[in-house]
Amino acid sequence: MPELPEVETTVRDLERKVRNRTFIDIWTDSVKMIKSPLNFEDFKKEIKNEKIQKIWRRGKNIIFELSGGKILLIHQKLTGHLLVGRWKKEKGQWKSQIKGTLDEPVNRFLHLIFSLDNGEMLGLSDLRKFAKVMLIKKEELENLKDLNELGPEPLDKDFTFEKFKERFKNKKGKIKQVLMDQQVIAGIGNIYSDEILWEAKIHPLRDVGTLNNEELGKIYIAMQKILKKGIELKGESFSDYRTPSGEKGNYDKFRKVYRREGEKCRRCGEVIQRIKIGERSAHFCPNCQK
DNA sequence: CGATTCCCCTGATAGC
DNA sequence: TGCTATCAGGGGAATC
Repeated sequence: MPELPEVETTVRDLERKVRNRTFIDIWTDSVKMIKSPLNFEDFKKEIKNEKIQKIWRRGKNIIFELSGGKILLIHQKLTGHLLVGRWKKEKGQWKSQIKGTLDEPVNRFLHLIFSLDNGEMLGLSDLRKFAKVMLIKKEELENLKDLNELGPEPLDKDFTFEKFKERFKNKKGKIKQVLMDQQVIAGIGNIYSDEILWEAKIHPLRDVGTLNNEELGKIYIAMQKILKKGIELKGESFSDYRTPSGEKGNYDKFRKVYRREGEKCRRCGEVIQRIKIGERSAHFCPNCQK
């Protein structure tokens, strides 16, 4: 489940691996993932011979700046992940040639492959086919809702505690849901919101209005700590996320609550619980999160 | 307008 | 063994 740390890891790896590469050809078996232009032949025609100049991230969106003033935007959603390497087709099925990933189940779900001018391929593997791909003009980017309705970047140096608190003013709802609201703060999803709240010792069901200055401070500090740790460890890999090189992230070993239902809290030994908050699962320690 | 529900999709898992 | 029902889950759209 790519959230900020996974997307950041992806972008850093892509910068190394596909910057200055040119798209030669595109293949897909899932045209519905491409939202713009809607006609795949148009998409193909427009992206062919475009050179990748720069890759960056905004929230969970990956932005490829291309020559010719075009932008390729990819949102990996739940199970999407980008891989760079070589594949070959065997019996109608793409098989990864990326070291260590030959038999990885994650590579069974390649639905979009960009062939590059160095013989390598940029592939989008996505079990659920929820990922979103758009090719737009650069000037359309600033009016794109996907980006301009996003809240601030949580790790921005300018995103001070004062600004953080400002984002919660007049907000209603449970802290877990508000933290995951991309319009409040960009990039935090189900995994890291659970981890942040455990770190801050705040119960996920707490209404944001009841949080005092000290508690908000704890969340602010925890948010930075956990997201930075996530990036340092190259994200998680218990879901099908992999880095573009096909490596697993190491956050799994560090994680304190997410998908640890029934296991012991690493702080107090209490049993970790899982509840539903707004159709999403939340994991927490009922003893040390107040 | 805000809050809730539905839907996209399909492998894994549970129940029979 | 094999069929069917349920679940997960980001985010946008439809609906309450």
